[in-house]
Amino acid sequence: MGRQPCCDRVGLKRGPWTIEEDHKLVHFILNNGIQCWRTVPKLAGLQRCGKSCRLRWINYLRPDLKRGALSEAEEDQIIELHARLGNRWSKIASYFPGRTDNEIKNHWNTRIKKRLQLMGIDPLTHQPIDKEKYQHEPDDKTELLSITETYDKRNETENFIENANDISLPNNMLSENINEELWNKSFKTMSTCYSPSISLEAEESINFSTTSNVAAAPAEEEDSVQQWMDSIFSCAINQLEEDLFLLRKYN
DNA sequence: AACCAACCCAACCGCAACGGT
DNA sequence: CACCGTTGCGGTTGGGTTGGT
Repeated sequence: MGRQPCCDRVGLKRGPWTIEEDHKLVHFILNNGIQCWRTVPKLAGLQRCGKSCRLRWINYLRPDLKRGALSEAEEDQIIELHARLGNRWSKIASYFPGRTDNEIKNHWNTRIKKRLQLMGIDPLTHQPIDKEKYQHEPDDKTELLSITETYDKRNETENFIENANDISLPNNMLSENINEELWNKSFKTMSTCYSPSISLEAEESINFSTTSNVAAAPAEEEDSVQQWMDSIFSCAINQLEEDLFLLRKYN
């Protein structure tokens, strides 16, 4: 018999988080930090399990989260990394400071997969799809353009909102008066806790003041910086190749 | 306006990995 | 080494949103 799930206790709340719960969790973590997730809900006065609190914090409330849609360059880098690493979302996410594995996974499943399929590329193998089995001809220009346009519009709107606020706090917390010193301190603490694969050197190079879009190099590999540069380089090459492909296709 | 289907993403689940004893 | 508690990860799902009819 397996281990008991952590959320089976009667009386624990599940489902979407309320603003009040978010506030409680954020204030508790910013003032006390995290020693043990299991104790967090109890001490913060939340009727949630620790696992749920951890997920909410990591995927939504973390101060160093980068809000807004992923850029085309980020998307291309995801494709490149996925080709190398497969479905290792947390590993892939470590290349995108401020992005969560969940966010990247969702983006892959809802957008990138389709984009690749439309281009005649198998999202699993990253190889061209067999012509006979290929359902969507890439000649379907309108379909491809409609996806791109929809995404661009959303991107524009989200970027506008993000710039207007000029802060990466969740929208429902913008008016909250949070202790600035604690907030800044938490950037350091949390980025260390939740980006374990980012080296200290790389971490120092990251501007956590909410506007950073610099990718960090993972620390495990000895030649991480070289790999990082390679990935950026190959990303640029991929983009170029893709643009050429589309140009040849539609002109 | 009402309905429906497709889409999107926050949240959940279960297992793996890790660390302490 | 075995056991146990905790955290991390990847797959999946449910419900809200959007777009089309």
